[in-house]
Amino acid sequence: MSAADFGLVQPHLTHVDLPLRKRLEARKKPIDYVYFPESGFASVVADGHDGRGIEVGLIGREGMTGLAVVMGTDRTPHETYMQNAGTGWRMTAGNLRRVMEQSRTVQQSFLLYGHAFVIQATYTAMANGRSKIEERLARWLLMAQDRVEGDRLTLTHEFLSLMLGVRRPGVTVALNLLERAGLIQASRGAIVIVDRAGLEQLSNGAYGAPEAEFNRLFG
Amino acid sequence: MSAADFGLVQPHLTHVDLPLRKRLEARKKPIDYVYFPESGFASVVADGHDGRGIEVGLIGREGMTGLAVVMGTDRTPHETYMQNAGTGWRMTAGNLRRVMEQSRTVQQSFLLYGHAFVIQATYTAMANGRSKIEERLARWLLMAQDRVEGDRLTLTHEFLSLMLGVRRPGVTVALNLLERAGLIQASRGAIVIVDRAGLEQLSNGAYGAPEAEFNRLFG
DNA sequence: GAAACTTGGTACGGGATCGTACTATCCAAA
DNA sequence: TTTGGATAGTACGATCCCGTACCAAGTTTC
Repeated sequence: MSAADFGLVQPHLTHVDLPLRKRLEARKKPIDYVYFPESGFASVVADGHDGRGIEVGLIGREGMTGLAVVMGTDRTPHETYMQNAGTGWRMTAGNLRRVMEQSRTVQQSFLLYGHAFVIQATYTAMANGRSKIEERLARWLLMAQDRVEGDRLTLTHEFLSLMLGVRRPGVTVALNLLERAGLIQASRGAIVIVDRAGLEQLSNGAYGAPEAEFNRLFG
Repeated sequence: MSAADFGLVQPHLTHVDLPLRKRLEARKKPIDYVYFPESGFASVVADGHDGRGIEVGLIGREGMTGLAVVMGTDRTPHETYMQNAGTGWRMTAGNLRRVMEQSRTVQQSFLLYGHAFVIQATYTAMANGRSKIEERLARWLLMAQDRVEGDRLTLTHEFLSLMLGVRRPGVTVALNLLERAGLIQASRGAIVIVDRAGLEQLSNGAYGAPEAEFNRLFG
C-alpha cells in the first residue's frame, strides 16, 4: 500500500491488545470493527450444525479480519477469534467503508488480500479432503509459524484438534510422529519448529500454493 | 442488479455455448473472459501436487467465473471448467475491469457474489473435513440441482468421485445408499433427485448454510 | 450383431481415523 | 506440600475409506 493510501487509513486506526480467544467477529452478527493484527493470529471457524466448529481460515499480520465488510456486507456465518495472543490495529467497519469509497487504490489493496484469503480457504478444502492428519498438521504449523515471530508456538493438542477437526489423541500421535522425525520439538503447551523444510516435505503438497499466490500478489 | 447497472454491463456481453468440459479458466494463466452461465454449471478445481484435483467451488446461473478479476488480479492457481453443459454470457476481463471502475454499484454486485463464493468455499472445507461420503454426496447433488432446470443430473460416478476427491466405488456405494433410501433415482450416466428434503436431512448439516447466506444477500 | 468401450456393482485386505476410556505427568492453587 | 485441574500419552474395538481388482451391464462402433 502506498504512503498516500496509508495516510488515508492511518487516522482511523486504534492500537489494541488482542488477547487469547478474543472474539473479533461473531457469527451472523454485524461486524463492528475490522482488525489488522501485527502479532499473533486469529482463526476463522465455521460452525457445524452440531456446534463442532472447524477452522477455515488463519489471519495474522499479513492480513485483516472483516473481509465481509470489504466485500460489501456486514456479517458472515463464521466466528473469528484470536488463537495466539498479540497486538494489532482496528478501525470501525463504517470508517473502512468510507475509506474504500474514497480511494479505489485502498479498496484494491484490501480486495487483493481478499483474493489471497479465498485461495487459502480453497486449499484448506483440498487439504481437508485429501491429506492425512500429519500432513494437515504440518501445514497448519507452517502457516502458524508464518504469522508469529520466532519458532515457538504456544498451543495445546486439544486446540489443534479443534482447528483441524480431528480427535485430540490423533493430534498427539501425529505430533509425536513429527517430533520423532526431528521436525518439531514438543513440550507441554508449546511446539518449537525445528525443520521447516522437513515439514513442508512431510505436508506432501498441502502447504505452499496459497503462500506462493500471496507472494505473487504482495511479495 | 439495477436496470441502469445492467445497462452498463450488457453491451459487453456475448452469448456463448458452454459445452461439457469447456475450460473457462486455466490455472496460473491470465483470465481472458469471465463467464455468466445461464444454464449448466462449472467446477472450480484445485490441483494437488500429484495432479489429483478436487472441487473447491461450484458456479451456475447464480454466479460468475473470473472472481480473481473482480478482486483485482488476473489469475488463480485453480482450474475452472464446465461440468454440466449449458449456455451463458461472457465478457472480456478488460471490459469487466472498466465497467467496475465506471460503476461502484456494478462492482458492488460482483463483490457481493464474491462473498457468497467465499462462504461456499469455506463450507466445502468444513464438509471435506467433517462429513462422510454420503453426506458430501447429498450436499453436492443438492448444490448441483440448485443450478440446473429440473431434477435430472447427467453425470457419472467417475466424475462425482473426482469432484469429491474419493474413490469411484465409494460413490457407487453411497449413491446406492441414497437410492435405497428413496432420495434419488439412479440410472446409467444420470441421477434424478426425488426427495430434496430427505437429501438435506441426510447431508447432516453439510448443505444449507452457504445457500442461506446467498439468499440473505440476493434473495 | 459382434467387438470394443464406458459405466456401474461388488469384493478383498489394509490403513486411517473414530469415539472412548484410562493413566501419567505437569502445573498451579490452596 | 498436598490436591486438583489441565495437558499429554496410550490402548481398544469400531467404522470409514482406501487401492485395487474383477465382473456385469449398458452403449457405441464397425
